Amino acid sequence: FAWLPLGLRVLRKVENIVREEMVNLGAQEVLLPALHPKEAWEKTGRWKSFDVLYRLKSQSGKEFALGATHEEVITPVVKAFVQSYRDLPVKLFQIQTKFRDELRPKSGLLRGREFGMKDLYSFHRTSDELQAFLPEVTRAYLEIFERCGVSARVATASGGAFSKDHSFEFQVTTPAGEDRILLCSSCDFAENAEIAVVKLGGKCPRCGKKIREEKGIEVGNTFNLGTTFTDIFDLEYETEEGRREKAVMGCFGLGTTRLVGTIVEANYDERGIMWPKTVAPFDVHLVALVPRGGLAGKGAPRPAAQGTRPVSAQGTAGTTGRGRHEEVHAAADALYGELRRAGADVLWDDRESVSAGEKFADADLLGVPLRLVVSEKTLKADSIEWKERGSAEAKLVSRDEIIKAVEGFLRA
RNA sequence: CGGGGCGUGGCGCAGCGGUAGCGCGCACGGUUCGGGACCGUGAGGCCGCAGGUUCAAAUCCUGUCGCCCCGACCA
Repeated sequence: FAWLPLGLRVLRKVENIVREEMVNLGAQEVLLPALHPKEAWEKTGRWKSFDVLYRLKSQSGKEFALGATHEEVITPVVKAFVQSYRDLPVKLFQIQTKFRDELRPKSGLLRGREFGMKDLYSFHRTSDELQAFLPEVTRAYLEIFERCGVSARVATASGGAFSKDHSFEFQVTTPAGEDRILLCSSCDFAENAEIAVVKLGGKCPRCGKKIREEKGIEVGNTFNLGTTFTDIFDLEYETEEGRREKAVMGCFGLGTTRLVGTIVEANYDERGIMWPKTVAPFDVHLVALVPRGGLAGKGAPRPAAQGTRPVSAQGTAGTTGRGRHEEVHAAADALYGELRRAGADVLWDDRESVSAGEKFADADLLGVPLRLVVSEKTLKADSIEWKERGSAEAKLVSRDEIIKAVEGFLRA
């Protein structure tokens, strides 16, 4: 999948939300290599056992793996900096492309062989310390998903090959999901069907209410890795009492590119996407209804206005003035500038030779949260048309108040 | 790897023995101009590839390559 201009803006916003919440957790960002030496993976036995690992050979015959996950890399890195209990805990995260040789990629961004992931690794003095950290991560994750406009449930799931405990998955329920989640209709109990001890139609152990099943997309997870990796890489520290102990490790994944796909699955209607304000590629979709044959003369090549800079503002605008058409364009131009100065990201659809209906349909499809229209009509009323993507009706907002109104909308 | 399906203009498809067509898109001219307008003209295809059958193959047969869906596996 190639990330095109609009989608990339969404991905970057999602990544920044994730980044902020990781920093709030006390974690620091790093960037680890994506190309791993075979030796690290042989040491943990996963060179052979990790079936989705991409293995490759250099010209000289040296073997490498493409990073599918980073325990093999982060553990030796942290070992180099930890000697004393005073050096712990350590919490490091990165946002990086992961490679996994999936047997069958599907559903676009929801499962690919190459995908973006935030992975957080924490190293603690004791198991209790890690246990105390888990709810903090859970809180941060739920905050991330909420800020991204999706609501996730925490489901218990299998711990995987390297953990005795169950892991926790953050599941967004949608028909597009591939996991089957058994959940309680009244409390927040949820289990992945792969390990479920409850039965569909049965009673929830917590509150006695009915259990139902839904499809879910796993957007994040938490694993208690114990000392599995710190044993292998000999990540020891000296305790206050002078004993040598292995650090206890946690691993927390969150699929950034998958989250973008999930946001769409959770926010669309028959007309297109409805981006939550927090991750929308733009804040405002400005539509200038300049009738055809408008400004720069016929046949002037005009790429679709998808950048932050309107094409027509780059030189030719206004050279062949056409009365009212010119006025509309100039008014939109002025509004564009004011919105930008107010801090709004504006997508200005200043295409000519495109009908109003088509522009509106495109605006709905792209799903920017707020659509503002400038036209002859709105000029006469000395106002701007205001329509939110999620609502059916449009209203007029006076020209004097529009900037304040937009600022208020973006803050809300 | 097992099961199913599909490869025909840029995209989506029809055609399934007689030499290729529709919708959208694109180009040009004109009309229209706030919810995906209309009329006219036009450009664009070795029908995935290779063999074979036939007077004749997009169409039938064989092989091959690619893609999609379901399953095992998985953030």
